[in-house]
Amino acid sequence: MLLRMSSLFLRTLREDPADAEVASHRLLVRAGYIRRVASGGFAWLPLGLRVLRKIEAIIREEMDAIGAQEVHFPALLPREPYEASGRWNDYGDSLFRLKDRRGADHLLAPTHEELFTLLVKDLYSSYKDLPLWLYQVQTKYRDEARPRAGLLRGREFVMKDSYSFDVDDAGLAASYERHRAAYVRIFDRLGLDYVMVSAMSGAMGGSRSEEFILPSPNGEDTFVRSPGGYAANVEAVTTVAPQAVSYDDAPAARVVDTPDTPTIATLVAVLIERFPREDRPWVASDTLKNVVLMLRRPDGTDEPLVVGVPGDRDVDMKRLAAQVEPAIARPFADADFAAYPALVKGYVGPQALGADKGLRYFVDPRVAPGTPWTTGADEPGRHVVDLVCGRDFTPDGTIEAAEVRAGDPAPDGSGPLELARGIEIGHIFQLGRRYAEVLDLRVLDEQGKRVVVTMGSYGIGVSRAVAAVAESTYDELGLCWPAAVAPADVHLLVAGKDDKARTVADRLAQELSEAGHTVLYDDRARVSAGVKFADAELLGIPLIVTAGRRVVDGLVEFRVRRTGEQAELAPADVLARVRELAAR
RNA sequence: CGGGGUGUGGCGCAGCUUGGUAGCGCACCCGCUUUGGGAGCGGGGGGCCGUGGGUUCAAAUCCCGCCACCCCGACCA
Repeated sequence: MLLRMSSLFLRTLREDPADAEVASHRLLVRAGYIRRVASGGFAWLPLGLRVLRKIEAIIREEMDAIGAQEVHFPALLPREPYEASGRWNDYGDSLFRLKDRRGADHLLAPTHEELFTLLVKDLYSSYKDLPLWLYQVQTKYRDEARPRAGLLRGREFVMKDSYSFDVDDAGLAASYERHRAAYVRIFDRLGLDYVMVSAMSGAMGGSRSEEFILPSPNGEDTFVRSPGGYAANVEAVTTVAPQAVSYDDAPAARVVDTPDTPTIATLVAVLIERFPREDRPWVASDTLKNVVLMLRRPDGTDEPLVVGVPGDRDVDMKRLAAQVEPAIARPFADADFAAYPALVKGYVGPQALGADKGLRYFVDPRVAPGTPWTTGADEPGRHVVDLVCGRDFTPDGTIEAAEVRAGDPAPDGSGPLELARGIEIGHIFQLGRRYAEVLDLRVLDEQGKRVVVTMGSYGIGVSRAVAAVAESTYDELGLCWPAAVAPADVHLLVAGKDDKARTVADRLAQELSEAGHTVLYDDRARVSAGVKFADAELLGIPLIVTAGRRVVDGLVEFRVRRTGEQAELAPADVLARVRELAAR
C-alpha cells in the first residue's frame, strides 16, 4: 500500500486547535486524523480511519480466535425491546429518542443488550446450542451531558461489545475467563500499559466485573491500587474493617450539651474545650456522622436511608449510588426532615434509627462492633459520647459509601492505597440473568426443563482506544504510534531538490509497498525539508526514511520515531531493516 | 443542570473600552527566487464579524434575548 502525500486528503495544522485540551485530541486534530463535526462527534479522515480500522482488526482477530461470531444490528431501534427491559426509562436523558413519521418512538442504540438477547431467543431454545458468544463493532449513541476530550467521551462513538450466553453459572464463569484472556491479548497488542481493576457492574446488574484502565491524568475514572497489586475502581473498593472489640470495660454512654454544633468541625472544637479527653485531643474520626438520604426506588416510591460514616469522611455519592443501585439516592431536603420529625437536622443519632423505626441505617465498616462514638443525641444542641456500636445501637448493616482516600489501608494488607486517574478502555462483567429474565430468554436443559440463560457482557471503546493509544505514546513532537496500529509502516520522505534523491525514494516506495508494507510517501514537490520533517514527526509513523543529501554517497537515513535512534544505510538494505523492526 | 470562558475567512488571533463600514500570522492560488528543520519577494482569492431584535445618521464595537462551542463540577455500561 502506497499513500502519496501529494494527493492524500490531509492538512496538518501548524498551531494547536484552540478547543482541544488533552494531548490526544489536540494532536489527532492537528495531524489531520480527525475533524470535529459536532460536540462529541468527529469525522474520521484517511489516516485516522486507518488507525481505527487497525484497532478494529486486532479486536476482530482476537474475538474470532475465541470463537465469537460477529453480527450487526441497526443503530436505529424501536422502543419496544427497551421498554421491555425497562431501559427506555432507566437510561434517562442519555438516550437519544426520536419519532418516525407515524409518531412511533425510536431510539439510537446506546448499547445493544436487548437486541442480542432477543436475537438469541428468536433462534435458539436448547442447552445444546450453548455456550454462544456473539459480538458487534458498531457506532453507539449517548446524549452525554458533557462530551469532552475529543474521542475520549463523545456522543457518538465506536464500541465493540460481545455477549456470552450460558446455561449455568459455571458456563458463565468460563465464558468470562475466555473474554478476559482475549482482552489481555488485545490490549497487549495495542501496546497499552493498562491496569485491571475490580469494578461494580453498575446499572447492568450482575456479579463479577473488571475494568481495563489506562492510567492517565486525563482519564475520568478514579481507581486505587496497592503496593501488593490490588486494584479497584473507587466504587468497588472494600474498606478494611477493624476487629470487633469487647466493650465490657467501655464507659457508659452519656449525653452532653453541645450547643451550636451542627457540623463535625464545630462539634470537635466544643468537645476539646468542654470535655477534654485524657489520652489525646478529640479528632473528627472520633465522631459518627449520620448522613440522611432519600432513595427513589425503581417503582417510584421513596424511602429514607441513613448512612453512618466516621466524622472525618464524606459520603461519596458515586460509591453510594453503586451500592443502592437500582434505586437513586438524593440528599434529604428540608421538606423531608419535616416529614420525619424523629430526625433532628445536625444532631441525628443512631438511637432514632433502624429499619424497625422505618429509617434504615447502614454504617461504614469502620463502625465496627465495640467501637465507641460521639454522635448526635437526636435533640438540638446535644450529643452523646461513648455510644458503643453493638451495645448502645445496632445498625441494619454496613455499606461501602464513605469516600476513599489515598493512604487508606489496602484490602490485601500490602500497605497504603494509591489513588490514580485513568481512561476506561474495556469493561467485562457477568451480567447474569437480568436481561434474559425480563426478555424471557430460556432454553431447555438436559432434564427438559426451561431455564433462564445467564449472560456476560464485554465492551471495548474502539474509538476511545484510538485516543488512548495516542494519549499514552505521544511526545513533544507529535503522535508516536506503535507499529500495530500506525496508519502506515514507513514514512518515506524526499528532502532537497536533488533528482537522484527523488529517484531513489520512488524506487524505495515501490519496493517497500510491493513487499507488503504500507508506505506513507512524502513526495510533495516544492515543500521544504523542514516542513516534511516536522510533519513526519507530527504524524507519528514508527519508521522514518529520508532520501536526501546522503543519496550522493549511496545512503539514506533511517530513523525510529519513538526512540530517535538513527542510522544511515544503503537503499538496498532498507527493506530488510523495515522487516526487522516491524517484526519487533 | 450549576459555575467560568469564547464566538471575527480553513486554522490561530487582533480590533470592541472610546461606534465611522474589517485587519495580522499561518494555510490556499499565480509568478520568480529558494530547498536538511515549519523559506523570501511580488501579486491574488476568500469573511451576512454566531444569531434575532433594539439604540443610532452610522453597530464587529453599545443594549436585550437566543444559540453554539470549550473548561470545571454534577451526570455518565
